[in-house]
Parts: sequence; C-alpha cells; structure tokens
Amino acid sequence: MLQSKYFIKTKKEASSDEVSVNAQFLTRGGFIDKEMAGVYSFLPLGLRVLRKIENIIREEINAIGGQELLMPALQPRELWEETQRWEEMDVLYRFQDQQKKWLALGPTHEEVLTDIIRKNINSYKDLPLYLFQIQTKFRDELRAKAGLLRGREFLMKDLYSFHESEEDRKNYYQKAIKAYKKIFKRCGLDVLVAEASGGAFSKEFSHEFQVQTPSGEDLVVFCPNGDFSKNKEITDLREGAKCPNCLAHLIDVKTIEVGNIFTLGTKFSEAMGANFLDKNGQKKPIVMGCYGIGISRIMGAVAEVNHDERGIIWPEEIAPFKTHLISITAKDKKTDQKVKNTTKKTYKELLDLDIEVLYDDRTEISAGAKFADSDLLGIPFRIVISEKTLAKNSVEIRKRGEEKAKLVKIKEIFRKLKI
RNA sequence: CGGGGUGUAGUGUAACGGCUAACAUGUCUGUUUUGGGAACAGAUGACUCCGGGUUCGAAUCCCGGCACCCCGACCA
Repeated sequence: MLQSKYFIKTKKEASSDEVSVNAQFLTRGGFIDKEMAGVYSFLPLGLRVLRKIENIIREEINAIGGQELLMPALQPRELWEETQRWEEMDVLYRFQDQQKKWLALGPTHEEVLTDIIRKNINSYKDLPLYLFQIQTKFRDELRAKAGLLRGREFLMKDLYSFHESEEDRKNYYQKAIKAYKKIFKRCGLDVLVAEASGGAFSKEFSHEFQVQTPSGEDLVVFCPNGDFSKNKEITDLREGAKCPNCLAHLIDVKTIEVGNIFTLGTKFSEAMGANFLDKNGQKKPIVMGCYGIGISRIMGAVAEVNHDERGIIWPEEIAPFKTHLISITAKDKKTDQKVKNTTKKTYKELLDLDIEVLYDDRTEISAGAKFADSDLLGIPFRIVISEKTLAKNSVEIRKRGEEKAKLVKIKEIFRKLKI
C-alpha cells in the first residue's frame, strides 16, 4: 500500500476531550474517528486491525465447531417481551417505526437465535449445535467512556451453543475456554480467566477473560500461582488474603473484560418454547450456553496495554501491516534516484512474498516526520532505506518497541520477515 | 441516573465587559530542505455550541437547553 494514496491522516495532538490512551492514539493515528459519545467510525487503517481480530476469532470458533450466521440488529418488541427483557433491560434501545410499532436495536441475540432454533430444531439428532455471529451491538449506556472500551455501538462476536444435556453443555464450556485463551493470545493479550457472577441467567458462575491494566474498570483478585481468580463482585477476598487453594497471597488488579462466557441452561428455551425430542421421544427444553467477545474492545485494550509514549505497538497478528517501508530523500539527485529505485524494488519483493507492507513514499515529508508517524502507527517492523544504508549496501530494520535498529543486507530482510 | 468540569478556525491554546476575535499547528501556492515532527514568503480557515436575558456595548456576566469529558452508580 502506498502511503501517499492511503487514507491515513495522522495528528500531532490529540483532541482534548479524549483522555483515554486508546482513544488518543487510535484517533491520532487515523485508525478511528469519533462521531459521538461511544460511537466511532473505523477508518481504513483501523478496519484492517478490526478485521484481523475478527478473523482470528472466526478461525478459532470454527475450530470448535462454530457455524457463522448473521442475525438482524433490528428486532421486534414481541420477541423481547417473551423473556421479560423488554422492560428489564435498561440498555435496550427502543424506538417506534413509522407505523408506531416498537422495535429494538439488538444489544445481544439470545431472543432472535432462540426463535430461529425453536422454528428449526426438534430432534436430539440436530444437537449439539454451535452458532455464532460477528455483528454490531447497540447498548444505551448512560456513560459511554474510554474510547473503544465502552461504546454504545460496538463490534462483538457472540456464540451460542445448544445441547441435549447439561453435561454436554459443560464439556463445551471447557472447550470454549480453551479456544478463548488461544484467541486472546493470538491478539497479543495476556488474560486472566476470572470467575464472575452468572448474572440474570444462572446461579452458576460465568467466566470473564480479563486483561490487566491500570486503566481497567473491573477489579479481579487472583493468585500468582494461577489457581484462584475471581471478579471482586463475587468475593470478599482482597489483596494480601490467602489463596484458599495454595495459601499464597492474593493480588488485586484492575482489568478490562474482553470476553465472557455464560451458562444459560434452559432459561431462554423454556421462556420461548425451544424444545427437542430425546431418544425416548420425551420433549425437553434445549440446554444453552453463550459466549461473547468484544472485538472493538480488544482493539482498544491492546492499545491500552501495548504502547509507549510515541504510539501503539501492535502485536504482529493484528497489526494493520507487518512492515512499514520508509525511504528517505537524499540530497544528490542520482543518489536519491538510487534510494527510490531500491525502495520500490524492495516494496515489490515484499508484495510478491505476501508480506503486508505500507510504503511511505511521500516525498515532501521530512525524515523526522516519517519516523514520528511510523512510531505512532505502531507497525511491527520498520524498514528504512536511505543514502546512509545504501552506502553499506544495506537497509535498516527496527522492531517497533525496540530502541536499536539493525543494518542488514537487503536480501536478509525477506528471510527475517518470513518468520 | 447523581456529582464535577469544559464548550472559541480541522487540531491545540489566547483574548480586562470595549478596536477588524489573536497565536501555534494543519491545509493550499511557491522557493529551499530531508536520519527524529525543517526554513522563509504568501494564502486559507470561527454565525466564539444553541436560545433567551443584563448592558450604550457580551466570547467574556446571568438564566435555560444541548454536546463532550471525568468520578460514582449501572454493566446480557
């Protein structure tokens, strides 16, 4: 991608009404654009990141049997009344259409999917079944805040599982935990898997996937040995208390919740009449589970956790590009032509090797400005080609986040980047 | 929803109740420059959030609204 043609407008200064780190860097880097409180556009650069996160999730959920579908955001009031949530859910966007019919904008999709299931599933032979979607959710938060961390409109992956028995559901729950761990690892996030309240759904605990960071809004108490981890809302234990399992001292940390998995049991299937016939011809409610991941929130969380004073440091798998190729103009025209030619050639070779590259081909921008932009964008590898490097028949490669750059032979970089 | 704060060119800031609302940055045109946000010259860009009021006179004071941010509550 040629940077001169690409829609990236970086900003030197952050807007004063955004305080959170993720909003500041994502806005300054031209990843997102704020439309109103808790509502953002994803600009081309930011969308690349979002899509990468999406694809990681898609791959891992497919790997545990998930089948992707897409449900409507626009939903009828009647469906929500079946589960009492039309009145109960405070964050539900409700509005009337031209014919004065009440509609909702989906904050979650248990109702819609349970409706689909009751219309289509009747037999134990169709179970288990795992359906998921990646879709924009709408929640009327009284206080949207912290950039992408708590929006009123945000991208989420929601997976729902349907089972014959509670036992089968529990097995799948464990599978989901494993898949989730993989997903977050690939996104470059270390997560704590914390027990939390089952909410309105269940007396059983749910599990939250929590990223540690001082800017988090949740509080998790955990054991450094890894055998205790709970959201503070369900425990009285605090920092310094002894771990009930190993007696080590517990630690309090602030966290951002990036995923949460719930036991639904038969709450929705009973309320909405989603039943199946078992082997003995007995009619039973379908046993359900649900599993969410905040995709846009992951993007924000990564920025919160992974940055320095100059900008974001994207983990490789979700970076908008793998390499940032920069050429620096030389004084002498002939030399400059040589620098440009070498850079162009390198650019083509990277493209041929399917290595995603953003080529800063802008000519009227100073070297310093290019470097500053590069640090702000946070692309994992920066390759600089200039008069200096060519004199040594080399190019410079630097990993974002590391201070020192290395001079390597041009051919070397392809080998290095292939890893 | 309770509490607090802030609204002035795209962005960041300034302006005693009183001249044509200033400076920086960005953007555009030229010249020059290119290893850490270069220099000069010129240009562009604001119904000072909206509505009312006080006043000879309001960006500035008062009232109402709206928007945004922060703390708390809330968070399938």
